[in-house]
Amino acid sequence: MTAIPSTSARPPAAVSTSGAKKSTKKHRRTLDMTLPSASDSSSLTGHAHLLATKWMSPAKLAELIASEGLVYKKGKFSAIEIKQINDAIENYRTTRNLSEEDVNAIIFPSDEKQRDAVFWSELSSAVSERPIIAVYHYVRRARHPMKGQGKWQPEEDAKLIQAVTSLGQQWENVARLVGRMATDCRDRYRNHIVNRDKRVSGPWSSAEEEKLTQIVVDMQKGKDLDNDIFWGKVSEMMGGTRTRQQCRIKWTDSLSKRYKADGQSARWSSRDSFILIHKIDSLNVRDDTEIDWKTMQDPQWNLWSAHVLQRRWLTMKKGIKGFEDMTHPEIMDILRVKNADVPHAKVVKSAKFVVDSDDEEPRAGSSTGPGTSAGQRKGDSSDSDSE
DNA sequence: CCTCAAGGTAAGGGTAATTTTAGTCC
DNA sequence: TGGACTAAAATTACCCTTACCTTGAG
Repeated sequence: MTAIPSTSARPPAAVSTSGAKKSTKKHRRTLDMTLPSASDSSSLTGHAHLLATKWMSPAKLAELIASEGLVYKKGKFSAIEIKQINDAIENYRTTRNLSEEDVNAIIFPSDEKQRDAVFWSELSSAVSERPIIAVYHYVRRARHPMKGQGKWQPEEDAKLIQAVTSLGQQWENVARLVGRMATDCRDRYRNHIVNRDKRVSGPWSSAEEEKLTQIVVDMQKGKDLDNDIFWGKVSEMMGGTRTRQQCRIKWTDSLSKRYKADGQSARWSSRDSFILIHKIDSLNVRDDTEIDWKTMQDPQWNLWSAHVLQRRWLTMKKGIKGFEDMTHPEIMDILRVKNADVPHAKVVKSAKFVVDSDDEEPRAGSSTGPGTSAGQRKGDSSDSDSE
């Protein structure tokens, strides 16, 4: 079965760069790039070699994108890349006859003398579209001995609070006292400890929703990118009652859509499933972790956020019996059949998606108009409390 | 000294798995 | 009236990139 989509795996799904394939490379300063080195027995292209050997800052990368048409990949590491990295580590270990501990010592050297640049270059070569610095950060996190310890216990919170009180935001030192990774301590602190007593959880009141919309819309004035918003600041402006994560999710998954659609909120229909499946299909990825959900969004298509689309995909996938043991192409084969027909009406490629009657029928009173349903949660004391 | 690349740490920005809540159907 | 199901909303652990700093080689 399977019938692999063939289509030869297109080039890297790489992002960045805006056309302009190379040009004169008179530019060069210090980089002394050994470009297409004839010795490409390594099969590395000039850019890949550059990415795998030079520790370039974001500014430098941006410069090369502009001047050279450099292309590199950003975002989450896919399952395939992770495997490539792990294989490369294992390969490095066995060819040099090293033990696991030796490798750990390379990844987390106890003193400068143990640094091993060759190691990092070799790993980066295994994932040719990633800059060495990205691989470095990824591996250090993925292999950290204190990673992944699950839910925070009250005692840990207490330790954290104490450590921060006495040390300040020196996360590496705090981490030693708490027994968690520095970045996890930082996250716990900013996402759960700060303003803990002011925190509100549960459904948003319509007053809160209005306030958030107001704040975000104001901050966006003049810019047109959602990510020009500093969510920490937004949280502050909400009076510290909602965290940056709460604000961000509320906005991107719900309010922004409602705002752009003039107060309407659409419901997912089988037609949307149809469109989604076909969009995914056209990507020809070998694995769903390779999908970049942001590219799936389409202003012509209901304003679904990347997050919603991703969740929708997961729901569909999990609806297939035995999906755990299937490959992505196999799953797609099934979903393609299940969603073979566009529910009457043409594929709505057009404009605003006027919710005419439509199979899924949005009405049903549901939909929380700006304040219907659960809505208000009464003034519940707070609410006023200025700010 | 001075410069600059390597590499360590913190801040900024983000995602996705899981849990909770709210409808809907029978 | 209430259990089973499902979709939407909320929560939070976990992740990646960028900014900034320190260090040591040349």
